Amino acid sequence: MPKYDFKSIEPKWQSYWEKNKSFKAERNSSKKKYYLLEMFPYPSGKIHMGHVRNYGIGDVVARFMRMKGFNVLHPIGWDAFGLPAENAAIQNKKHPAQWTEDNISTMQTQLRSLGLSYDWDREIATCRPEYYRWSQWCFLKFYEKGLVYRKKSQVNWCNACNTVLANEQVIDGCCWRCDGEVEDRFQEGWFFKITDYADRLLEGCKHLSGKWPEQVLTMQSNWIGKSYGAEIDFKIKGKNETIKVFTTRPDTLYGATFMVLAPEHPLVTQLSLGTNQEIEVGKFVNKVKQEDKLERTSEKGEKKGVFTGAYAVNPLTGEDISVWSANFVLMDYGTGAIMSVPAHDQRDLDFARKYSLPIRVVIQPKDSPLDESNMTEAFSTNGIMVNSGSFNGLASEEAKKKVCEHLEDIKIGKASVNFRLRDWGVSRQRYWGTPIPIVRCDECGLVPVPEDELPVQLPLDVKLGDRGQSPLTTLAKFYKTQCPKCGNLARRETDTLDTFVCSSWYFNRFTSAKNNQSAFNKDDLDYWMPVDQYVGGIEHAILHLLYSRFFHLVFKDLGFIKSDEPFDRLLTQGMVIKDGAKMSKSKGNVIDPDEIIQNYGADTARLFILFAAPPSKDLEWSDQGVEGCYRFLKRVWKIFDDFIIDIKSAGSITKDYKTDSKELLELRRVTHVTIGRVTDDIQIRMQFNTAIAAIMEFVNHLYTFRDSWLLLKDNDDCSRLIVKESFETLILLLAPFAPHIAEEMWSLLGHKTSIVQVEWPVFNKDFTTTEELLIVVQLNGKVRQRITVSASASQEVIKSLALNDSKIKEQTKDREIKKVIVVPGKLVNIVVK
RNA sequence: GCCGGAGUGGCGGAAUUGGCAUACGCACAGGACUUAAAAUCCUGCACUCGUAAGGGUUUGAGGGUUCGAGUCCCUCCUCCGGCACCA
Repeated sequence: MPKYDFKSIEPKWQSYWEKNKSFKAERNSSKKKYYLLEMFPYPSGKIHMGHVRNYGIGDVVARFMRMKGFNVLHPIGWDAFGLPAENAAIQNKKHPAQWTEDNISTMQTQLRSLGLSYDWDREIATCRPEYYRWSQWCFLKFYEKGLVYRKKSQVNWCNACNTVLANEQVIDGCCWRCDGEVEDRFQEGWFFKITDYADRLLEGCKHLSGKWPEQVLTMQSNWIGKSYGAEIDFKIKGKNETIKVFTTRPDTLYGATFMVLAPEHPLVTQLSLGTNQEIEVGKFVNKVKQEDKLERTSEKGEKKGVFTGAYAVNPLTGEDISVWSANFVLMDYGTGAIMSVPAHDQRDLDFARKYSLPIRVVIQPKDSPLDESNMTEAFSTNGIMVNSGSFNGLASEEAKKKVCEHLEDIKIGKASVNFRLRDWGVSRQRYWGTPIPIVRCDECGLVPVPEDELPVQLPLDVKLGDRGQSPLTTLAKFYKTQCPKCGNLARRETDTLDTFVCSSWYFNRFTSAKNNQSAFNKDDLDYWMPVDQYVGGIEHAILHLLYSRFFHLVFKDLGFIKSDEPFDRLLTQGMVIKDGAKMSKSKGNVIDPDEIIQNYGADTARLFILFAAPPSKDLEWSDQGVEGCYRFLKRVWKIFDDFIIDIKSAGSITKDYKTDSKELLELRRVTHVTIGRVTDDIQIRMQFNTAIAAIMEFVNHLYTFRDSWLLLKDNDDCSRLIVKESFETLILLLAPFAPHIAEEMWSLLGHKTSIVQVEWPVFNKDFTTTEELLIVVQLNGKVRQRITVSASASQEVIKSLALNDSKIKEQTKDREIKKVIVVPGKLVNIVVK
């Protein structure tokens, strides 16, 4: 037999799978489905190691579940709209569509060369009209449901990208994609009402616990940011206005000794008009406007404020309290106004000290009473109410509810919840995206494009501005249109949709990818959805995963879909690291997957990336580690070669084959122990590194076995059957990880069908038991001896064997035995004094 | 500050239910084969005392529960991630 030649084996099986459509998925209600999905790639140019890891992990599960008898859907597509295509186009004078399609074809070839088991017939690309037509349709459905609106608001503007960003796309004040600084702009745009779903999205997090990584659920919960409290109206003295505040501490209302408004709050200027503070306030507001947003919102920033000249009335004490404006109050959280309780909030205390404002304690801790005159730290935990009228003596936790009830009775406030989550801005001022299917008519206003006129085609014969300005705004052929309602001349919307809209529903499209009648077919959705296992990077913990969950809930409300969540289980894989940093072109620490495939083969590449670390942890690249995996596959090939003649001469496996040979019994035991370990590791634990380690141990055992096999005299049919079973098991266990070598060995054994649908080995517990057991003997919990006992020995027998062991006798002879614990099948612990 | 995750040999990591800590791999050292090298195979490899047999110590630190703790509980430290002048 020739040596292990991956260069001929791998392409051979890849074309076999393709020709035979080995991974084609079809709806079949008599078979249990399994939908495995990895986050679809952006066609950026070439595959990188992160992709290999992402798709390698997914492919193990897909191949395993197929062998387990499931009807597996494992599709692939391209998240193909987006800025890099435009930027590359400007640099290379190549059209974004051309650039994108070229990259797709390069990356398709690369994915194929990895031997990934995709149903290529379902391939999609979000930039093609047959896909974005349905993205537009989704937009219209949202619009009908009242979940889409336009507003003029403060938006995040990335100068480098020349477009607006959603809040979720701003990371530490910078653009998520280009890292450029983000500035505020006041601009009109389209929004999705994701805030309507804040509660359900948060509630869903609870149900996903245990199925999604806690880290992701925490991040989403933090992002949604629900807080419980009250809304309270404060009357302005001498005017007909009220200021509404949100507070999480209604119990401290008696201690509210002043109020603070955000500088952007419309009442600030209004209140100061005509007072002697008017000029000061104007100066202050202008100054804050000019301040850098990052600096202003950082905790280190100095707390600065100005008195507005107005007073409000504390609704419970009836006292006049001064109204201020300060830089630390934010317009876009709560109501943009706060009541200040300096005794029980650190910022308020700092502010009160700085501007000599009154402080009143209304909650006392149990032990050491607070003194307003010298407190430096606000008391912000629970205690007993004081100085609070009829609420005195109540526990503050309890008082929260009571105060809210009281406020409601006197109609100046109510219990309320507040979210940090803002609506999702989906307008982008760029070209390479899904056109928003809306027409603006002078007569009729905003008019949605009728469904039967979709898609609104993105024109391809355009010239891009050199700073990325969208050509759509000046392309009359595009924007000039007729109003669908009145037929008059009208203007098309020239903003495009955020690419995250395209990726928020693509997993539904995969269930009937080629359907040109509708976005998705109900029977297909009902059968395939939800995705059983989703695999992708943690960088989408908030963005893509939150948006997709939102879309799914809307689809549910629209009656399209039954499930509450799109992704039942989520696995977030770690990054691929080299020399301590994430692989990236700028750091120059990139390993090209093609090179690894060229030198070692796809099987080695896959094996290494699955073996080097558990899937969710970061993985440190190691050239020597790759060598090690290659060495392992060569060892597999070699031992297989050593046995192939014996295996092929064995008959077919029957149920009742027996042997008395110790070595063969041990071989069969190791075989079945390995089946158990590998099955659990893939199916339950998703821990592929230990699955591979178990297979390596199995192979090491086969090498040990080989020595005794050569000496074994009774090399009969039954013996060969056991050997055959072991090797066939090895091949099948290896198949999800290293599919090419597995197919090759499988066919060398004479099998005529591909390994793809062969049944996964069945674990038989009876074969894993032995006649003798190794029992550890401990003295006071420390291992002192190991003894072998018969598997059928009673606890009493084991105990006496342990106590009568010569070494144990020696060590216990002068000591009093206080207790003996026998753990069946494991150990004996002798407690001595 | 709040929330989440983690801390085990020289390195990546294992220990699934409280029961032999360090599986598997890498690196390293010695040996076999070879004119030589590569490849391959064999042996060793947590630390420490010891020629050895054997002993002692060790899972970030310190306590606790238990016959027995990497695993459970308490206090603390460090690192990673998220949120945060969030009212």
